[in-house]
Amino acid sequence: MKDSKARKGDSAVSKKEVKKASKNEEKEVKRKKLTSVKVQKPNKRPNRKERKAKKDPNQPKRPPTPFFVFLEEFRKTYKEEHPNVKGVAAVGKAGGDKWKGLTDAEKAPYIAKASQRKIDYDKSMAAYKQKQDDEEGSAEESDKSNLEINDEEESEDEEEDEDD
DNA sequence: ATGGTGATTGTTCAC
DNA sequence: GTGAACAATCACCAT
Repeated sequence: MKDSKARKGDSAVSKKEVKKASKNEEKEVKRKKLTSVKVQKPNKRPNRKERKAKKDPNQPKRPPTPFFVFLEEFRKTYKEEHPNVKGVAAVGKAGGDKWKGLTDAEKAPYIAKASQRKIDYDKSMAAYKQKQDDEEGSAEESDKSNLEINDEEESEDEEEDEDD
């Protein structure tokens, strides 16, 4: 049923909220366990829309979670078995279901990769922040051509040899 | 034409 | 410490 997306024009973002509302029921259970203390939220992170508004090409996106790493591979397989299935939701649900079926050992490789991804993210983030600082520091500096940050410093010594 | 949404879970950030 | 948003993906619909 695609009717669900009948009217998104109402308010784009609200759609997500509705979605989360559904999950809220499920999460509510575990949420209750965690908190008792309601954290005052002075101001949460800027709206994601606002983020896009900035559209900082330099800002590194968050590294994929192990689940996402697994999902990327799972998507390919899923699409091969279900080429007719169009829609991310189907793969998402299927992937999530299977993911829960995996054991830590099976998830291990995905987690390992995700961890490494985070390392790379840290580097990108450091460079990103540095650049941000640099721009501010040399804001008055017209000749920025002076120094360019090398976005590419690839260390090709990435070899994973897992020998149990 | 463009972008926003839908679904999954994990990670990350900020207060 | 906890809450909340965001990370990819792909086709489709509304503005």
